[in-house]
Amino acid sequence: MAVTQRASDRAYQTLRDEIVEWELRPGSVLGEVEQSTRLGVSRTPLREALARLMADGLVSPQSGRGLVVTDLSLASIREIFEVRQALEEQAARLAARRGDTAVFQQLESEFSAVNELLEHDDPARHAYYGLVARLDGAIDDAVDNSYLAAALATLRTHLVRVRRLAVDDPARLSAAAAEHLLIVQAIAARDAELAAHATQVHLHQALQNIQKMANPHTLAGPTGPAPKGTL
Amino acid sequence: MAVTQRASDRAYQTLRDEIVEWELRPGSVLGEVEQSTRLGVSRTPLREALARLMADGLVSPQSGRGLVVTDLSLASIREIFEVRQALEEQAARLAARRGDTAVFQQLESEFSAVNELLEHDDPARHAYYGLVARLDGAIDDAVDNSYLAAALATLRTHLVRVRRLAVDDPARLSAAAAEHLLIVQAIAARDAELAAHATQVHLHQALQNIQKMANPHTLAGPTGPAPKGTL
DNA sequence: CACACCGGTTTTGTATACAGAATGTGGATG
DNA sequence: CATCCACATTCTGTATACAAAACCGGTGTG
Repeated sequence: MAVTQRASDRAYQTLRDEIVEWELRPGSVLGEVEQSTRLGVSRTPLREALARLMADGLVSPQSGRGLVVTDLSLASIREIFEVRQALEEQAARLAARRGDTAVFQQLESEFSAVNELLEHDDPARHAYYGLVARLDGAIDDAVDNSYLAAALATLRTHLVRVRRLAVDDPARLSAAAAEHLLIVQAIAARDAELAAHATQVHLHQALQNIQKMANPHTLAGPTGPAPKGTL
Repeated sequence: MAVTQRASDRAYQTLRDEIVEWELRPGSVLGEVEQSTRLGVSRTPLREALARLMADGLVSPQSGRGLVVTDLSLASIREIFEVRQALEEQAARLAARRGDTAVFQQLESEFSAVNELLEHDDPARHAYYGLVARLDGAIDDAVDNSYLAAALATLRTHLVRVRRLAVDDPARLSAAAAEHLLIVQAIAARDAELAAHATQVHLHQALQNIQKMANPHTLAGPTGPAPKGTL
């Protein structure tokens, strides 16, 4: 993998990570000079990074002056899932039609054995989420649609942010794995409609789980004087 | 409406319009100094404009150095329509559930009388496309989902670009108006499934028409030394 | 004759300096 | 005591200067 050379890329990735990892809370004001000195880059590449974050919808201009980290209310999570329903159903359907069967059969066997992955006491569940990411990548490859892939990519950024609110429920992870397994099986079997329906089921359950787990304390981002990211 | 003050916005809108209107053909190389001098702005705001165009997918980096206007092949149009199917079906469905009936009844009467609009010999069909744009806006308002609206907005940018390939077919415009009418009627009647199906029908017909009209000469953007936008 | 290397030139990436606009504060006045 | 205005500070937006990296010749060599 290519190391990131450009300072604007480094600033973008750092800020993006900090936002999705909730180190920069919603409502945090991102001043240009403040962040540029903190990240050790000039204002020019930092502005480029902020522009990309704005295009991603992770920050937004607040009352004329100043960019703030966008809020992530339960309502906005529902909005994200409405888009997700549309895009992932289409992606699953097209992947079932176009995908390389062997690839998804391989993933099928991995998802069948996913319970062993969940045994490990990895609090971040890197192995599991890595497998899910590989599935996403396989679907993207199979669909072979750059516009759909781009839309899904920005969506997934927001979903990582959401994930930090609903982690650590082993029962849900196990159920989600079973739902993923059905999706993969459907794609491997080239059953487009089943893949679409299984995706809808999975997204319904995922949203239900989030709404059940929703911690109002965590969700209500401090609009007031939030930690401004100053280490 | 607010006049565009920032130079980066003016540069962005100008370049975006020129790309969408095919004045900047696919494959055109956009050098920073060249475009900044042409548009009368400095390189800094121009780079911001180029970054936004890249986020829109209108330009893309070409072999390391230099940004070029992205190609718009028939294959990529099909890709756009695959995303459009997913997003507009969802939008129509949600608008039918949440929309203000009165708004769509008003649009319904306007689409009923659309043949009169098409009588006028406006080659650009401003009145008709203005009505369609108002329908899009009404759907966006009804859906009330910023993520979906953002995804549709970028998609519509590309669709304007596509439109320049398939215009000037009165029969198709009339048929499209009838399809739009059914969509509006379904939304006004709060029939979500009919709205979704009518949207699918409309998009199918629209893509069919484009593929029928597709002018290979126009579509095949010169990858070689294209007009570089120098007036 | 093909291929690789090397210098010049152009172009991008970054830093910084400057100007304009907006916000918040302090004081003065009703 | 509240409100309004003026000023100061700070921020964003823009321009420009500088450095580094990448292309394009040419030239030399195998």
